Formats: sequence, structure tokens, C-alpha cells
Amino acid sequence: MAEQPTYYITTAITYPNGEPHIGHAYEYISADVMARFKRLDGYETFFLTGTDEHGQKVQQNAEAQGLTPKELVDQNAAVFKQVDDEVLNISYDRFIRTTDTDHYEASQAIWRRMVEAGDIYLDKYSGWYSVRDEAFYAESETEVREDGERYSKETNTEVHWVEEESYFFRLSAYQDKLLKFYADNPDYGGPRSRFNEVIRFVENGLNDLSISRTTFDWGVPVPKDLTESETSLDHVMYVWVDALTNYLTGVGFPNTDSESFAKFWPADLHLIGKDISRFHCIFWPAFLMSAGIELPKRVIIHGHLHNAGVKMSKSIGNVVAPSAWVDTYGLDPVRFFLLREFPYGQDGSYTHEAVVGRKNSDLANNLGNLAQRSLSMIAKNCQGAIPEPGQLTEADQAILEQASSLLETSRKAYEVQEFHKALERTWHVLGETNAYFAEAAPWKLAKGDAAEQQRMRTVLYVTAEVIRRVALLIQPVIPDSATKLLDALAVEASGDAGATNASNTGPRSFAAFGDALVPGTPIAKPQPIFPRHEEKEDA
RNA sequence: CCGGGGUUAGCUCAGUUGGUUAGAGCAGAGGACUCAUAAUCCUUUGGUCGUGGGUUCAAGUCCCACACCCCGGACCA
Repeated sequence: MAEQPTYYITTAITYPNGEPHIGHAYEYISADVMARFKRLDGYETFFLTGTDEHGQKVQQNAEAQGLTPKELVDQNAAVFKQVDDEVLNISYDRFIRTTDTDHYEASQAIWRRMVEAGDIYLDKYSGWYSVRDEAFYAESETEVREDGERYSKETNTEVHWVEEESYFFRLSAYQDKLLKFYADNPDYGGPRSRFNEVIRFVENGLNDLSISRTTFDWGVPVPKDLTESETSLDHVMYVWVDALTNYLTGVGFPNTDSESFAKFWPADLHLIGKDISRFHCIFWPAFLMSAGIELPKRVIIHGHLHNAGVKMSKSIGNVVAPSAWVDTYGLDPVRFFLLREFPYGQDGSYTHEAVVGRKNSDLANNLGNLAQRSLSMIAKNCQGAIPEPGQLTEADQAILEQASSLLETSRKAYEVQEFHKALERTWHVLGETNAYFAEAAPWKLAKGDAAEQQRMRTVLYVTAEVIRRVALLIQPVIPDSATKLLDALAVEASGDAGATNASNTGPRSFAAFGDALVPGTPIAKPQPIFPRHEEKEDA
């Protein structure tokens, strides 16, 4: 047997300092869909997500609440994990926390490698520092406001003059190497327009990067044996060094001989938001080059979601909790909407009407009703079993051919994370199938002679077979509904709609895409799977 | 200020290397059907393709200028 292909995908790890909102859900769901697709397509897949728990902000918040930092992040991380587990049905293989003990080991190991490469040196940093942003600002980027305090103009956070000893990473030495890497790997960052912005930024020159702090201790300690010869201070790593390293920790680093590291590194895809593209497209590859570790294959940068065109913000009060949406619309409609509605990579604007439109029009009408009408006819007119088709006409073959092409179309689209295109094409075929069904009018054939009855059975078979193929392919997006659909078609159970590698093979994996429904298989009386949206009564 | 992207039907968007009557989905209108979740199918209304110039036999598609929007970045305080 040929060696099984592998796939390693990560989300950004979340800074758990607030309630999860629909933007977090967008990232988790899209990564989940990608992971499920790959599992169903036969890839041994590892899907990593988690929380980023270090930093001064956490330490200060904890003090303010009378907790230890660990107590605080235990609480907050649990909230995010719960959303993954109980609200969004996210099929991660590991929920990593940067406070996990193996992560300390990994972070110290990559640091050590970068020291050995001669890329880390001790110096002094001074400047205006914002605790909230965890960033330094030039004086010109700040201003003193009415309350006498100095603020960052861009982010409106308080800044303080900080002068501290810090370790630096020789990022400036990587400008040419990075540019060459981008040129050699034009698909490293996507979509192209966002990747171009990164490249232009690098072309404008890079400064060395401060990568340690001494003013607080909530972080991964820089190994003492590396610092004792030159300083007596205790350094902890700048959060981004340890945060990015989570991608290595997740698959076994620093144990590079481990089975999981050998299997899954380099990562196939880092899926992140546009706010952190620079960390993933510049710092991360530079760190890895320095440490002599292979670079990930691709970073896909998604956009942000806007509430009816307005940026979500707590002060405006238009932040939507994932659980609120799921309660209102149902999980699968939410998952479908997020991936179908927006070209992946661009910002998206959502409205209640838009979500309801997708739920009713695409799911309930075009797919749900097609399944219901065809399966009902099979239940009533074919002794409740998948019928035996007769000679296929050109129309039959044409619609089956369209459905067949969807596997390759979807693979190509998913390869570059153009989820919307895969779904658009799939729903186009469903539209054609509805037209095919109306044209063939099997309900009229049911009343005809033996030849017409045979023709009816053929039409019903072809329609059901199209639905089977579509149902297989949309398992990643709407796993629960697609499973019900396959159940209704009496497709032999296998796997778990892409949730684990148990979905790599079997009648419900993509390996079975080219199979066909087996005539004579009994089916149950169909029940509607995609209800139309019901508006709740005003409170 | 520099760079990138955008400005196409009521809404969201496609429009390939410039080439016949500018497309889709949703929404609207009319009709059909009754298997089905008042779903589906057919037909149809609707656009001076941001503005003004230019190149060309021919421009949504190329060039220039301008306006507005979005995204990056720089500089001055």
C-alpha cells in the first residue's frame, strides 16, 4: 500500500482576554473545514489550535483580579476551548496552550538554535511601550492627551517610557533571504494581494527585533545558561517568539526525530487573520531559517468580518457571540454562510437578511427540497428502495457528469482556500439538477405505462446519485446535515464527516466518490433535513 | 505623501490575451407545475460598466487625469 499523504494545518492561537466572537468562529470554522476536507480526501491530518497565554497584559489583568496569571488563563482558555467543543464542532487534534510544559521546552530549544546561529545578541531598548498592544512606538506615533497621559495615536492605548535590556534577533540580516524565499515560493502567502503587502514591507528594510523582556516574568524564561555570562537579569521571551513556536510544539519539537514531527513538519498551512500576517510571513520564516528548521508551505490570510459593514467593536455593541448565531440559525447554516458568502481573504460584511437568505435559498430550497422531493418519490414509488436505473439518456449523463466534476473542482479550490468557489460551483450543479428534475417530471412518469415507470426510476436514481456526490463533498462544511443526507440515501456509514482520520477511507470518504448508489438498498421515509428559517417572536 | 486594490443591474459580485445583443445569484414581475420544506421550473423587468479625455476598425477590458472608497506604508507635529 502506498504511503498515506499527511496534512498539517494550524489556526492562530488566540489571546484569551475577552469573549470569543464571530470573527474567532470564522477562523476556527474555516480551518476546521479545510482539515475535514483533507481527512475525507485521504490525508492523515493533524489540526492544531489553542491559546496564547503569556505576556504582561495577562499578568496585569490577573493581578487586578487577585488571581495568579495561571489561574486567569486557565479560566479564559477554557472559554475558548468550550466554544470549539460545544458550539462550533471544531475537529482539532490538539488544543495547545502556550503554558503547556512541552511548549516551554520547544521555545527554549528554538531560542538556543537561534543563539547558535549567531542571530541573537544583548542590547538595550528604549521607547514608548504600550502594554496593551505589546508594542513599542516612535515618539511621533504618540501624543499626550487631556488626562496628561501619553497615548498611541493609532491604537489609543496608554504608553510608558521604557528603557530595558533586551535580547535582539538579527532580523535585518534576513531581508535578502526572505525576498529570495518569497520569489522562489510565490504561493507561500495568500491571497496574493495581502502577500504583496508583506513583500513590499520587507523590501523597505527590516530592523532587528527585540525578543525578550525583563520587566515582568509571565513568559517562557530565556535559558539561564545562555544569559548568565552577560547579564544578571531574568529574561522572558517576547510573546511572539513563543507564540509562533506553538506550531512546532504541536507536532513534537524539539524532538525532531519523533514520528509526529517527521510526519507533519513542515506545516502545510497556517491559517491566520490579516492582523498578524507580518508575524507569520516575516518573523516566523526568519526564525525558522535561523534555527535551521524547514519552513511551512503556506500561510493563508483571511479577512475580518463586519456587522452590516461596520467594524465589530465592544463600544459600538455590535459584537456577535458565536453561540448567539448558532442558537439563532443553527450551526450548519452558520458554517455554510461564513464560507459561501465571502471570497476567502477579503473582509466580509454580514447581515441577518444575508444569513437567512443563504439558509433558506441555498440550503432549504435548492438542496433540502431537492433531496426531499426525490427521496419522497423513491419511498412512495420504488418500494422504498434505491431504484434500478434503465438506459441513461444524454440528459442523465450530462447531469451526472457535472456532479462528477465537482470533486476536482473542489480540490482545486480548497488547495488555495477558495472555499466560496467550491460551494458556488456545487450549488450551480444543484440548480441544474433541479432543472433536470423538473424537465423530466418523474411525477408524471409515475402515472404512465411500464416504459414511463422505468424512465421515472432512472430519473430518481440519477437525482439521488447527484445528491450523494454533493453530500459527500459538503461534509466538511455542514457535517451534521451532510451526515443526515447520506443516512437518508442509505449510504453505508463510515468515518465521522471528516472529524478524525477515521474518515480517510470508506463509503463516505472521497475515495468512494466514484462509486454509485446500489439499487435495491432500502431507504427510510425521508424527513426534512434543512428547515427554513423561522423568525423568533419579538421579545 | 508613496504604493496596491476597488468603483459593473435594487443588493452581493463574475467579466478571460480589447472583438458580435455586458453576465450570475438574490430581490421584483408574469406564467407553469403540483413530486416536494408556499419549495421547483420557465419567461421577464432592470445597467449611459465612477467622471473626463486619449489610443484603436473596435474599450467594462489598454493609456492619462480627476473624484470617492478600502488596504498597506512613510513623514510632520
